[in-house]
Amino acid sequence: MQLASSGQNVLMRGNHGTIGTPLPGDGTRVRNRWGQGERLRAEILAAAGQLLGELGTVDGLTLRGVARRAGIAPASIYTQFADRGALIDALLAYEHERVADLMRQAGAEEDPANGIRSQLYAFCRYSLANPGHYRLMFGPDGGQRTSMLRTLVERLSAALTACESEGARLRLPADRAAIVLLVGTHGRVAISHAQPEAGAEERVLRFVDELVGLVFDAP
Amino acid sequence: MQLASSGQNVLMRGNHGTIGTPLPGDGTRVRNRWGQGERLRAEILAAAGQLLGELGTVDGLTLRGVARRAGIAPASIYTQFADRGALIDALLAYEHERVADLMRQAGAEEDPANGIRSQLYAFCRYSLANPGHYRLMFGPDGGQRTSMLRTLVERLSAALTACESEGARLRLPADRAAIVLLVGTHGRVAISHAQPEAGAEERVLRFVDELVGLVFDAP
DNA sequence: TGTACATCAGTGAACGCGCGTTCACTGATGTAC
DNA sequence: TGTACATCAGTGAACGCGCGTTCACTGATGTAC
Repeated sequence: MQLASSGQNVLMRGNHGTIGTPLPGDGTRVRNRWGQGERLRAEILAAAGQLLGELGTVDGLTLRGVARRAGIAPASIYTQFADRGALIDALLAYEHERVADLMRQAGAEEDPANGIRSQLYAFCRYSLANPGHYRLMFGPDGGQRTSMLRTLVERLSAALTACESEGARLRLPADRAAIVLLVGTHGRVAISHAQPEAGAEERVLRFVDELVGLVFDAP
Repeated sequence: MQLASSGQNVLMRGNHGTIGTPLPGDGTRVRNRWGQGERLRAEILAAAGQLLGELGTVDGLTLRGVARRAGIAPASIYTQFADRGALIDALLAYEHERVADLMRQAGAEEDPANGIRSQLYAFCRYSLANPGHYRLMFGPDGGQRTSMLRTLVERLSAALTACESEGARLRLPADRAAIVLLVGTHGRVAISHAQPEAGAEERVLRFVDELVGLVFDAP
């Protein structure tokens, strides 16, 4: 696809004339030591992650672009990944792990009621900071094989049940409330991605507060 | 971009070997009459709309594919549109109009309280039936110039205020309630797109019911 | 210690592809006289 | 009525591009003896 003057061109998403321009500071790469060839794998994934963050979409994430960013030859990617699909799958798996960890940490250190808000906050912060990764996971065709969102819903549902057993009252069954919370948050984040806004984080977190307030019975 | 064996290939979204295969029944096209050249414009938009529906994303919607589907030469598109971007903009404008009309119709024929549910239902039905168009409008970079969603929120907010003046009680200010409703619905639809499910419409409408129930004070 | 060889990390150049876009054109349909 | 010409709808072939992928290779680092 050509880099034409069309504002809608697939490849013009970022603000870069050429995709995968080496970052300043990248001089000439030093080849890895004997037996450490798989280090290249991590370097490639890191480069792909950077580019995905800049592009905002997995379309337009090209092997040649990743190679440029990593400072290697396009052919070198094939020493670590079978093809483009395998690289993207690896990226997906890595980010899955990361967001689940962030939410786990956020939810662990508080009492159940605050834990819910904290988990949702963590989810929002990750999503706002990483639109490309977020869409890869939850966007169209992204999570088709891993039911990531289902896992998150189940964990949140358990946390809500814990709240109930501590005396809080919900206006929906715990599992439905969990869906409302996550789906609503997901929608808010998606909108913020679609139409970038000033003070996005603050606004999104406020929305989450309102959502949580709706789900619990008023004091 | 090559049609390779990668499952993640940008161009492999649909179930078509080649994008824009002429639909069965498309024989040889008859050229428009004198003075009716702009008819081609509608044919091109129709073909683009079909393809967008099948592909689910605007990436991969190529001029060559549209030309194939419309049964014309790629160069002919340039008699009606300046470039690919202009074609996509025209598609966007057309669908904007369409979804707004659907919601207007749905909301008009009932009392305010039911009108809200009906508007949201209409929004859901359109969105579920047209994922590609929906994403073009509300997805990343889609509505960057037109604040479509804002318009919808304002209209819904007005309807909610009407409900209040008829005695209904909201648990949030009308404008915030409108946001919760539309954003939540948006999120639910996006998830249904990401992970197609059996009985999607029924589930999504149920979610909308719950959302509406949360926003109004219990009877 | 030296030397022949194996193994490793990574590459340069080429392939065929579909893309957006351009440009000189074709042939049918209208108008002037 | 006929004929020359203008205007219209639409095209065929070519352009240069970036892409994913392949394949024979290079040169550094290790091992065997």
